[in-house]
This record gives sequence, structure tokens and C-alpha cells, in this order.
Amino acid sequence: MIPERSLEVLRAIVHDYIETNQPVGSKTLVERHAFGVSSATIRNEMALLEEEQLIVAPHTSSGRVPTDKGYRLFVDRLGEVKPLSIAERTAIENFMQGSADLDEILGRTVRLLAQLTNQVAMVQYPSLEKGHVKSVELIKVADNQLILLLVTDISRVQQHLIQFAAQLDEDFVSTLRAKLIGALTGASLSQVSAKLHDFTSQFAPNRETHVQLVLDTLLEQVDANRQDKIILAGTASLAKNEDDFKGSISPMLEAIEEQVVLLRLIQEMQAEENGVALRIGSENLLSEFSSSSVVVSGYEKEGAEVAKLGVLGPTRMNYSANISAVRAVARYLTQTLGGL
Amino acid sequence: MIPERSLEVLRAIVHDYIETNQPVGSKTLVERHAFGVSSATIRNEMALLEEEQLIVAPHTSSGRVPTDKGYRLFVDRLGEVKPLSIAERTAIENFMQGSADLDEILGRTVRLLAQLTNQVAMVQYPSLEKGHVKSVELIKVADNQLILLLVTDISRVQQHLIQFAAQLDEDFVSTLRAKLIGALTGASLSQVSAKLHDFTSQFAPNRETHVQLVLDTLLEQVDANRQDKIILAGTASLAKNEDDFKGSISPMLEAIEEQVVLLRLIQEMQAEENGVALRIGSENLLSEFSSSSVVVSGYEKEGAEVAKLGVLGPTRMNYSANISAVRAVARYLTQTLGGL
DNA sequence: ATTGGCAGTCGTACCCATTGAGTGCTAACG
DNA sequence: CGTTAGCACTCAATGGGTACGACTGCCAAT
Repeated sequence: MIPERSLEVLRAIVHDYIETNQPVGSKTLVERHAFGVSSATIRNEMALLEEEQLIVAPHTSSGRVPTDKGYRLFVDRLGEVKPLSIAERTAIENFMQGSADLDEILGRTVRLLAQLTNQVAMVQYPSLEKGHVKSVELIKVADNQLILLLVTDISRVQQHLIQFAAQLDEDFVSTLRAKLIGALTGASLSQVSAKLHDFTSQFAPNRETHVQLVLDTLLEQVDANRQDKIILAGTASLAKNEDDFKGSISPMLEAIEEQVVLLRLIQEMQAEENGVALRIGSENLLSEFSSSSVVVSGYEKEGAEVAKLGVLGPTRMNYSANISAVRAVARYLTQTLGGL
Repeated sequence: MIPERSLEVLRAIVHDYIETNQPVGSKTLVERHAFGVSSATIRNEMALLEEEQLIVAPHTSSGRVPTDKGYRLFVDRLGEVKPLSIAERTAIENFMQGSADLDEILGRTVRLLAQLTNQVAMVQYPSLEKGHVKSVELIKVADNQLILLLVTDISRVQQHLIQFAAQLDEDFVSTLRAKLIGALTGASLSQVSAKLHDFTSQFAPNRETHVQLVLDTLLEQVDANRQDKIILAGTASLAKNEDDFKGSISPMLEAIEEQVVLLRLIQEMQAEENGVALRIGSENLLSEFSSSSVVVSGYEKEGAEVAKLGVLGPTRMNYSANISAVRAVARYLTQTLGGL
């Protein structure tokens, strides 16, 4: 429905605007891009694009700026995304090398992504919902304190301190430990609750409150895997691009600090055909992010998507470069996790 | 050497400037504070203060603004710091209640401090240098993978995944585990290295590389306790007070993200008589923080200082309120940790 | 459909005069 | 000798006025 040349003009406008941060006018446009036509023709095209609400003029006598809708059309019809440069690829590989620990891998990943894109980078911790229990450990650290460890197959160990009213004897702890291991090893996290259904009855009545306390803590740990965590890097780039955002950046910083908000935001984003999900400006329902865009992609472990990563920046961002960076980093992370 | 009335004037200037964010002139000063003298006298005093470089006039025909040196004298001669309001005290107590896990306690603490002061709050994780080993655990999670756990007496468990080239048999793992526990339980972290000196020789030569790998990882974990970690909250307030800082806030955000810089910064601050350490503006040697002030205080566990916490904000901050907030929160944290 | 030309709009930059807050200085006062 | 009133002076901020220039939209010609 929208003719090819109009699209071409839109592409050029987005491109120039991203580069110069100035509203772009018809004259400079024909100078920089070798359209075969004069500025007057471009003016007509631009009037059309404005009617379609794809671009807008900040004031009467100025050039045009893409609207959110304009950016959206731009990325949807982007065609090819620019592949990463060789320098970038080697940078990625060097960055990821020699990490064994999950925390370290994710930490490196998020810094890498921030560096590649010059935007705020976010990496969500893997959801363990689909994980399995590898082992459970009880470690006595004081007469009345245990540390409960839950080891799952996504290279992560959770720990929690349990405080008891009374002293604990070694025998009780070790039988409890053995029975827990027996009952849970290999179970998927979603099964844990069911598997423990009648667990307490194995113990003498006077032990029951202690056992129950441990079970409660354990279930809490399992539950904690559902509300995941997110790590960030590159928040300084918000300040650097400050005038790209309407208003102050401080509500954005606040929202970012509230992990819950961010998590909900990226949770509800569903990937499109090219593997990444994209929200542009007002497509983000939260008002704090109405002049920001978010690019996210899922990453996988053992063939299943376990969490997401992505970047957050002004709507005036380099979509092509950022999309390919997010995609590449997600792929490398998937690959790195596969090697564990 | 500096007469009392001059000090009084300096106090008034700092007070008004913090409140209004405007250079303060002699006339408005006598209006707001009931000195017994006229504005001309105050002008003479101000000329004196300026000669001492305690205040400065941004331009010829404007009021005065405190210099870093002025702020310094102000806080040194502050006399009493304003005690917290009852509302603030109950807020603190509510905030701290019902936390058992160290991570959670520190997380709450840092958010509390940010909220009380409206500044960037920082809490350093306890240094475990003076801690003791409570237990060591080896958990087999796959044929060729172990998780090493180091449990210390500061309610923190460290974990690290170890990957082996060959398969491991249960017997080897459990004897290694038993010997490690035997050798290290109760040892202080600084002794660990020495205690393991001749450890490898207990094993058959073909096991040595495996044992060594575990020991290396263990020592790495012990070492990791020296380079501590810091958590932050309230970075949004940087943006909110943006114009209080010269230049952009983005280098500050960068420095904050580089934990190393922050750690060095607060590490080298030594507490003064009132229990808090204070760096004002250019007293911070790092140029990024030349228009910021930092207030820190140590907090204790079992009578010994284990780490620091504090706030970071513009030199134009409410020193009195922030000092007392930092002091109070440090005390409450010490108290909370004592209950573990 | 494209183009050159042209009137019209509006933001930006610049100059200039005015205003007002605040200073330093001096001379008078108790 | 400290304090004070008065006064001349400085300089940032403000607002009006004008010129400039980068655009656009429209129209008539190609």
C-alpha cells in the first residue's frame, strides 16, 4: 500500500536523523542520498508520510523527525540487519572466554552488550522453572543453625540460612539430609511440592516442626526461581544520551532500579520472526519508557529458552546495529551455556 | 583564630544555600537570620570569609557560595548533628525487621539509606578477611563436575563450579571432602593458604592434578573475599540533582558502575572522631567526584569493623541530616548483624 | 508525475537597553 | 574601633527588536 519510493525516503530520514540528531529537511536529504529526483518531489513524498503519521515536523519551519510509528515501519521493513564486523565478533569471543561460573558469564555478557551497543544492557537470570534438582545439602553451621543448599542443573546453587529454636543433633540432620536427597534428586522443580507431600510423616512427631521448617524454606527457594533477577550495565549511557529522552532521566533510573518493572516489561515482549522482540516508544505501556525503545532476545539452555537479554535506549537508536548485537550476544550466550 | 560571629555567618550561608540553591547575599541573610547587626556589617564579615577562601562569589554582583573548604569548616565545627526524627527511627526499624539472609539485610539497608537521604547509597559487603571457615563442601553434580562450597561464619556461602577433564569417583570425592573439612574447619581465612601447604602430598600421584585444581579454586574463593563487593541504591537521585554537579553525570555513573573505583574511594576514608568519614568535593582525588561529597561509616560484626556504608551526593548536600542518617543506619545494621 | 519558483512561517542568533541584586568603599556615628 | 548608612559600580538576567536562514506548501509550467 505504501509505495517503495516513500519507504526509501522514510529509510533515509531515519538514517540521517539517527546520525545527526537534527530534524531532516527535503533539501539536505536529496544532497546526501542520490535520489533521482528534486527536493520538491521529496517534499511531496514527505507530506504523504506525514499524513500517514510516520514522520512529524517539530515546528512549522523545520525538517521532519520519525514518529514511533515511523520507526516501527522502518524496522519491520528493514530487510537485512547489518552483520557484525569482524572486530566485533572477535571482541565477543575474547570477552566470553574463560568463564566457568554462571554469575561471571552473565556479568561479562551484560558488560559486553553494553559496550557493543552503547546502551543500557540487561540480562535476565535463567529461570529455573524447567530445571531439575541435582542435590540438596544441609550444612550445620551452629548448634541451632543449618544452611540449606539447593543445587539445580542450571549451574546455580541457592542457599538459605535456617534458624531453629532448639539444638539439633547430627543424626537428625544427616537422616533428614539423606531422605531429602532420596526424595528429590532428579525431580523437576515443578514436582518438588508434590514429592514432599507426605514427607513429614516419616519422622517422629517431636521432630515435625523442625522438618516442616526445612521444607518451608526449601519450597520458598524453589518458588524464588520463578521471580527472577536481572543484571544491568551501561546505565551511564542514559545520561550520555540524555536529551534524546523527553523530560528527566531520573524516573527511568528509578524504574530500572525497580527490577520488578523491568522484568514485567521484558517478560511480556514476544519475539517476532527474526528472533528478537522490539518495543518502540509509546508501544511501551509504561510512561517512563515512552521515549525509549527496548530490544530483547531469548537465550537458550539445552534447546529451551531459559531467559531473555536485551538493551534499552532512546527511540532514536541505531536499530539495525542493536538488533544484530542483541541477536549475536544471545547466540553466543546460548553457545557458552551449552558448553557447561 | 576565626571569631565566633564569622562562623555564625558561615553557618547561615551554608544553611541558606543548601536550602535555596541560590548564592546568598548580605541583605537576604540578615532578613532570614536575626543577627543583631546590619547588612553592611555582614558584608564586612563576608569579605573576611572570602579572604579565607571559605566562600566565593560566582560573579562580581552576586551573593556568595561556600567553597569546599567552607563546607569542611562548617562540618568540623558543626557541633551537634541533628538527631533523627521519631518517624525516621520507626521507618528504620520497620525496614530492618524480618530479614534473616545477609543478602536481604544488606539489600534492605542500602535502599533504606537511599530513601532516608535522597542520595546514592552504598553498602559494602562484609570483608571476610577476619572470618573463619565453618565448613567446606564438595558436591558432585555430574560425572566430571564438582561444586565447591565455602561456608564462613559471616553468614555467607560462596560457591564455585569446578570442571574436570576426567571422571571422578565417589570415594575420591568423599575422602577429599573429609580431609578438607578436617584441615580447615575453624581456621581463619588468612590461615587457609598455610594450612594447605602440604595438602596434596596426602594423595596418590595420579590424583594430584585433581586435588590441585580444587585447592586452587578454594584459594581463589578465599582471595575473592579481599576484593569485596558493593551494592548501590538511589542512583536516580544523581539525575534529580543533576545541575548541582559540574559537567555531566555520566562519568559519575560510569565510575559508580566500576565498583573498583568506589571501593578504593571508600576504603581510603578514615573515620573522624564522630564515627563517620567525610570527603568534600575536591578532597576526593578522583576528578569524577570533584563536585560530590561522600559520607561513610563503618559497621561492625562481633565488635570488629567488617565493612563500610555511606552515601554519595553533591557537595551542596544536607551534611547534618546525612551524617546522622549514615551513623544511625550503620548502628542499626551492626545491631541486626549481631542478632545472627 | 515532476519541477522550479516563491511567499510564508517560525526558530535561532544577535544586539541593545533596562533592571535589580549585590558588592566595596567611604565617611559619619556612638 | 566596630558599626552603619549611603552611594557608585559591576554584571547576570531579562525582554524587545531585527535580521537570518532553514524549512514548508502551493502553484503554474514542463
